[in-house]
Amino acid sequence: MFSKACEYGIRATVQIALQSEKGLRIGLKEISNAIDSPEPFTAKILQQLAKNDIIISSKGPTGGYEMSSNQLSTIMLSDIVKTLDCDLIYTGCGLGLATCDAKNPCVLHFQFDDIREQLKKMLENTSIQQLARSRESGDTLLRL
Amino acid sequence: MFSKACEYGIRATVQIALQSEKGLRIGLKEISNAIDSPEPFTAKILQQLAKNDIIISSKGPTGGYEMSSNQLSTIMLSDIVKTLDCDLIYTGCGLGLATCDAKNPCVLHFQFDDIREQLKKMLENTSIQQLARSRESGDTLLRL
DNA sequence: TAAATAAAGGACAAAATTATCTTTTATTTT
DNA sequence: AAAATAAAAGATAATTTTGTCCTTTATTTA
Repeated sequence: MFSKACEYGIRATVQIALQSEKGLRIGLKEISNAIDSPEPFTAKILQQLAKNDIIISSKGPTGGYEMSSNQLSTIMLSDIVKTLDCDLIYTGCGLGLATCDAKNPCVLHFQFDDIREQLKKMLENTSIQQLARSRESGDTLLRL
Repeated sequence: MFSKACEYGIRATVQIALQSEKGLRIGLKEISNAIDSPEPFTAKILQQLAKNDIIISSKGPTGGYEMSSNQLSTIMLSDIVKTLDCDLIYTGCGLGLATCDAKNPCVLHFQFDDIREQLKKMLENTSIQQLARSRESGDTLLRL
């Protein structure tokens, strides 16, 4: 459903949020290890997230990535999806038609409408912080 | 969400169903024109569908593609999805983890469960025939 | 039986995605 | 100011997906 970049991006952001809640920064190596992703590719993805103000990056010997408390409390899954993929996954036509709406519906339009709406709601209402907390409590995982 | 191959495959199958309900076969050229897809690629996709008994193909001057009445009444969207993509879209982990289930859930597992279940239900319960009929009635489209 | 037709099959190309590697830039520490 | 560190940026490579082209096979028709 999501691109590999987006999957890694979500997982990395949750890992960064985990550390940020403890007041710590976390570097690339540790992130990619924690989420089991290729380092250089993950670096690219994190650059995009930083550029779009989803995370904060710092260079230098005490550098790394973190999230501000404002970011922690406001960033939703949809923010990451929009940055790394695009929102077509929950706004676009299930059959790839460029123009598909209630006025000109594709054959799958009505079947997909509900699912798309639910996906949209989930993405827009699931915060990185709550995902970090479920990870923190040990209830969920970021890697195998 | 679906691959281009799967999108074309669904649209093509609906178009074939439309013709089959009128007792007609339809050739590749007409199909790809009706759904606005690249002919040679569509041919490849139709080959796969025929190989998996979703449609029937015939060579020769009166050849083309069709669906039997049994196929018309039994083929579901999920059959096409399973053939052309795989069912990971509604059985797999939202974050791409190879092992993610209720025992070892990823951070997104519980958010996705409902959506995945709905998607599964929709795909397994939407028949090609009903999609063809909504197209026939002019309520929906297969192309722009 | 030959010709025509349309699908099947295989090879190849282009584009996109995933991933790797190298260099540059910014920051801290000594 | 130099050295070390870590991110940013850019280039390149590998893989996958999408798409194109050519040949072969199977069937019908005259």
